[in-house]
Amino acid sequence: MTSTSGSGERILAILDLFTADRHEWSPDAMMAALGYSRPTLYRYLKTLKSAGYLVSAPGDGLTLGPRVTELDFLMQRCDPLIAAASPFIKILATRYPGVALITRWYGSKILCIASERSADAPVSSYPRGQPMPIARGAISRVIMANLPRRDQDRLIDTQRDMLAGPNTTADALRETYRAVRRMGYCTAWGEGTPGVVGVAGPILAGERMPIGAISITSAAAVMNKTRLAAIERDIRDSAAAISGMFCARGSAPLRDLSPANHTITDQDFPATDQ
Amino acid sequence: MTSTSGSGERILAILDLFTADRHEWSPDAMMAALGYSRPTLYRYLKTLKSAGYLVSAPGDGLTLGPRVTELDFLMQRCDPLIAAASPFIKILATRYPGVALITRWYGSKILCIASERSADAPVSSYPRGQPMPIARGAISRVIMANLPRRDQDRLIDTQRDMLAGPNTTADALRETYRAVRRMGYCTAWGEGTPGVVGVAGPILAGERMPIGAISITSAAAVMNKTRLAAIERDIRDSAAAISGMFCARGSAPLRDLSPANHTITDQDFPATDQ
DNA sequence: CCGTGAATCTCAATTATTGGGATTTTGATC
DNA sequence: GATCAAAATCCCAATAATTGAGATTCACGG
Repeated sequence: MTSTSGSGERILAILDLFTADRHEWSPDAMMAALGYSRPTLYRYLKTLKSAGYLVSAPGDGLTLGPRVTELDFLMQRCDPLIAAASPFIKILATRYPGVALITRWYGSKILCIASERSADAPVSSYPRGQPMPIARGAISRVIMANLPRRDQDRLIDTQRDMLAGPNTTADALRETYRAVRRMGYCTAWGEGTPGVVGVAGPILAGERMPIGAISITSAAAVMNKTRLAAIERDIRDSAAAISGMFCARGSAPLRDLSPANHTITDQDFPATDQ
Repeated sequence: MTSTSGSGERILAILDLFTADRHEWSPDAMMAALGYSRPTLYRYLKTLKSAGYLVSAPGDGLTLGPRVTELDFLMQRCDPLIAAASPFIKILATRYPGVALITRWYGSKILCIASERSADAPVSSYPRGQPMPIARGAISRVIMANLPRRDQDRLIDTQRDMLAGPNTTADALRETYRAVRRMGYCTAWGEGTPGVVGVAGPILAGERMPIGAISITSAAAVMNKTRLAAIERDIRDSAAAISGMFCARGSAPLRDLSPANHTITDQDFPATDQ
């Protein structure tokens, strides 16, 4: 953290100005916000504009530019996490009613990277790119549970009221996380959205190195014990299999998710939705 | 072009390494490709990784990271071009069979920014982010036609065989462009994809400042004279209306595209597809 | 035509960046 | 656990590149 590439960070800081609340900035506002001198700022802007990261907006403002879109498109087709996990959420969405997500853990946030909706899923929309805070919920918990102690404690300290209700002690939280980590998955009933049950499994790039999660969210109304157990097993196995692709030493010997290994069919479940 | 913010450009150059052909780079390969010293490269990488623009891939490589996705998501909800043009492609897709696109002109490329598919459109997929070279086609032509002479000539020079068949002279091209510019739209039969007809209109941020295009692509089989004329008028009017939002001085007094102004209904057209 | 504000240029001072080489960290193997 | 090679980081002096005040030019609208 001692070494810096200051100038580069100062340029990237310009992009950080753009948020959901403020998506258009004038050069003067930037100068005020960042404290750069006028020539310097304009130099930076020239760089960013000519590379396509920024474009002029109708007024005298600037907005994010097409290079961002281009890079994301590229990434979508190359992200190893998508490549590894995408077949799994496809299967999950086929097999169970609901929305299956791949999420990435990044900068104390959770970001939806890809989603797959089963035919009979309600129109819950979690589009690619949607960020979510580490609020409660299954995804949050499998990430938290697998974080190194240091990071876990820091987040418990700073985000306690986000992570749990007022009557949950830090130690109780830690205990929960320990259990989740052992289980290899986590189920949450109606924490994110009421009436919804989510199951998530951690994607690890190594012991205590969660990089994301695979999850499925269903209406609580269509859930029952048998189905939930099947989902939990599938999520756990999927998560472990995907993790295996990220930490060379195949973390655990696990059943794969190919249909042949499961006798579950729609027949096994009671009538579901609508 | 004299002033540079070298260090910033050197950092952004790292992101330029990632292309459709090569989406994973090791630090050593980067050093070789860019000629940076090891400590410098690692400093840059640290910056990019900690900002989320890059992440470690399974091996010892790096790939684009989630910050890219986050920014694109942001942009999608904020891009003034999308905001301005999105209602128009929605209407177009409702009114005519086919795929309506908003594209941006950027760095001698055309980038799809948003698309809308009519219910009866064939499964032509032009997803957000898809880049296309300035090949032939209606979009290409409305952009080229509205470029400043300097840029137009440069592209004609460098991309002649992309832009036209071998038997078309540069002057003939220029003449075509002049006509397209006057018309305010362009129609192309089966140039991009055979059996398909495209109509495009330029989106201008000022005289000779094209920033993108609005277009619709339909199967030639469902096209006829009356319908085409209606599409062309709608495209031209839409393009002009959108342009009006980008160059303050409302470029032209034009009919808007609200349904009330058109007597066209599906009844006006012969039966189309199935 | 001129005036206003935005964008760019000039250029010397100085600061922040650079890179060779040493050092530490990582993570694989025995 | 100990050992080893490769990867990543640190140190620090030299230097080249970045910075910003002020002047200048450009873009536009009245």
